[in-house]
Amino acid sequence: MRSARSMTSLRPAVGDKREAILRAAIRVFAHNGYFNSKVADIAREAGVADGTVYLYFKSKEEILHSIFDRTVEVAISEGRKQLEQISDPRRKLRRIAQLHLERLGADRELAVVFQVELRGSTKFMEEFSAAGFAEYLGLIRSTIEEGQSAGVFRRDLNAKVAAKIFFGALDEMATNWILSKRRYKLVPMADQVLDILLNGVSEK
Amino acid sequence: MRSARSMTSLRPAVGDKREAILRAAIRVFAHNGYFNSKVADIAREAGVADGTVYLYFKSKEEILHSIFDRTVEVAISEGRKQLEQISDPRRKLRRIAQLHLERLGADRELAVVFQVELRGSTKFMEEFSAAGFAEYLGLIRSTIEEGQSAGVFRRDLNAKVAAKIFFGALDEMATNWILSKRRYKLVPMADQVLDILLNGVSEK
Amino acid sequence: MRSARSMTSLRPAVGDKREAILRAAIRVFAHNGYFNSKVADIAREAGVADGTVYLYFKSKEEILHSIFDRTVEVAISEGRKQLEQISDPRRKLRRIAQLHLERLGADRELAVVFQVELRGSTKFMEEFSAAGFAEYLGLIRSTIEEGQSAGVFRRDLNAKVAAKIFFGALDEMATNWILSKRRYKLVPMADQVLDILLNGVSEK
Amino acid sequence: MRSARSMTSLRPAVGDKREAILRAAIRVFAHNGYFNSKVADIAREAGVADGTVYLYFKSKEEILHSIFDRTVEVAISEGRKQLEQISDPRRKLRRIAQLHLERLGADRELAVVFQVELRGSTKFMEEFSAAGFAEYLGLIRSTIEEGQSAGVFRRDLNAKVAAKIFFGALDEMATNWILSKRRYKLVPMADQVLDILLNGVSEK
DNA sequence: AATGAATGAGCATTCATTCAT
DNA sequence: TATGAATGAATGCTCATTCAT
Repeated sequence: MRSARSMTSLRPAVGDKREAILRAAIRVFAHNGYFNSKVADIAREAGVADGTVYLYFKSKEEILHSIFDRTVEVAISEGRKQLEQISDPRRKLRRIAQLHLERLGADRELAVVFQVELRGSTKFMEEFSAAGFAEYLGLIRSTIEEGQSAGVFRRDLNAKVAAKIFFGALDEMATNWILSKRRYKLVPMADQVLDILLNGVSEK
Repeated sequence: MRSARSMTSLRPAVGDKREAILRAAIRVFAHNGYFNSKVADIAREAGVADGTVYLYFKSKEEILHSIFDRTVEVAISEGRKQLEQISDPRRKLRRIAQLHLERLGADRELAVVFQVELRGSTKFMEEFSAAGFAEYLGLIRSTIEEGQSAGVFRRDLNAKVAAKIFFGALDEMATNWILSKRRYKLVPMADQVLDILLNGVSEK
Repeated sequence: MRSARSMTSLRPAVGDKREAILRAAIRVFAHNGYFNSKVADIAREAGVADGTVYLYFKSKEEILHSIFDRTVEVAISEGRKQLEQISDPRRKLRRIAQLHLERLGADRELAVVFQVELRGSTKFMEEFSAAGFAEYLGLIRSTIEEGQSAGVFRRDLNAKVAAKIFFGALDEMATNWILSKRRYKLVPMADQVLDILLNGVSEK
Repeated sequence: MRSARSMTSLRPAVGDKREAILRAAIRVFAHNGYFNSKVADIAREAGVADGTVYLYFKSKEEILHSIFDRTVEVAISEGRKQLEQISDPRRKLRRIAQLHLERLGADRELAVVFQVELRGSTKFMEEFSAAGFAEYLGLIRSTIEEGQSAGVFRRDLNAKVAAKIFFGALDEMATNWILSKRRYKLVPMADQVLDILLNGVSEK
């Protein structure tokens, strides 16, 4: 594919530049923080001129939004696809946790942007909350409700609260991971989270 | 006038001005976000001149740090004191959750600063992590270990991971609360978190 | 299609595109002002690509110059032609005034560019002064001198000053007209200007 | 108090800095044109820091407005005062012309700003027209009407048009003067303008 | 001739911080 | 202690111009 393109044209494919800017922004935001990152830094990292950034994005803020939107969109659609093939709600929950941590664990810079940079503004958080996040939380919640209907999860629980707890736990795993000076695998945490969520910490 | 003031003790006590600036900063940060808040805004809100802020704080950033430091310090010492009077690890955990949510639930502006503004910079998060947060997490962790020793909590669990999950769950409750358009009581969530954490979601 | 166009002469004549750009520029400058107008605006208005503008003009400034040059050139040659057919210097002056106001009155956008946009830079004004304007003023001046020789105009007057006053009066009529919120005919002002210029305001 | 301060302090009097910025702006605008002038240029010329400009003016545009406002205001009040002491409408008109040209002739840089820089934007011209300019024109107009009532000026003339012609003539004198490479006295032109305006160019 | 994506120099404005009073 | 006028570094964004196609 790559070679095919090279053979017929040196012109980058449409979207390549937008993609490059997005990747550059993730890297730059991850290292300097959103507010301390200059658009010029992103441009340099992407190998384009400052002005070129504005051919693809309306503003610096829109770049941040685009990072979020694109990632969440992919995560949700990918998540749904995988969940379709699983029937046991417990295994579904485990798959959600794994995908969540796999995705962030595979791209530390993206993880930093998600766990830190995207959290620093109420304005963004509110949109964040309103948009993709609500849908993501809904995915977890309906899986839990499914489990309640199926009789594998306790029916006396508020599914929404349980979903928040589940998300909060995963989120904290991710945040701890990127802030930790130690380097460890993030994905294995999924099982531990699941174990506690499903069974609790109390000795029977 | 001046002497009259001193005589009747209307003169602000030492530290009152520092306190006023801190309260003003919390309010201003909560409403505009840290990066969009101007030192001049804080000064006006506190009823002092711009320059006066710098008699009490070295920089704008130090104000943010001070907010964090003071709050965490109080929270931890207060937490320890309360926990001393409880012996059951399960009740201890519940008390931690209640205190956590009470504190944030009682001061929405402080909560916004804690849940949103303090999260927006890796640099700060790292210090955050290093300093008080580690101690706070340690408090939770040792309570869990205590429970493991006492045989009320499962010994096959990693106490540190369990502590993170517990914190993550509480943190998510708080964040959701401040971002939610609906107005509800935050403290009651403590019991639900505890129930799930202790007993899990699985039907026995 | 291409050939069809060539065959039926729908192909734009040489210069048509240049003309289109010039018209577009007049419109755009008139509405947004020279400095606030973007070359891209002109291109869009003219229905050509941004780059195409530079096939016909060296720079944005040259477009402004060209508007001026072309208009003044036409005005002067047309003026000369008409004046040749008139012998009475008083009627010549009247014709100049009429042509001046007719031209501007017939094209409000061009008038805006002439009365406002072209005035905003000393640099341009100097060239303006040096080039066509001097010639235009010379036309008025020699008509006045003609009248002095013929004995119909006072010989004690400085013809150059009189010419400036005449031009200044017409110019002010035009400027007032484009700035006025009221809509009225510009051409009739010519007679009033002439009356005062020729006879003065003093009661005899 | 004032003298006490001067004696004991090098601190510039209040308003001095604003004044310095205004003078600097006139100079800078006159030399580079409004759009080509940088705020930094003005600040340097005024001997203050860039930011200081914004303590006295909201924007670069407001500086231009202030130059206009202040000058017109002074011109009008000064004009009125002088006219009160003259009864003959013809001498009043002459005084207006003299003051007009004296003011601009005494400050070439201010004249450049007035005759060129202030003309370059419809937006400004409209406000210009609406505000002080209308009042100035009204001053001329009422003087002419006065003359008509007194029987010294022709009653068949439209006083408003005559006022515009008068202003246009003076305006052109000023513009020509600043654009001319030759150096000559501007004030003497007042008499020539008056002569033609009052008596016309026609031989009796 | 025509296109329009890419360039990058240029600039008004903001605001944390200082310091003379 | 307190003030607030002054500072000046810092930067997101625009847009005239170029040039590969």
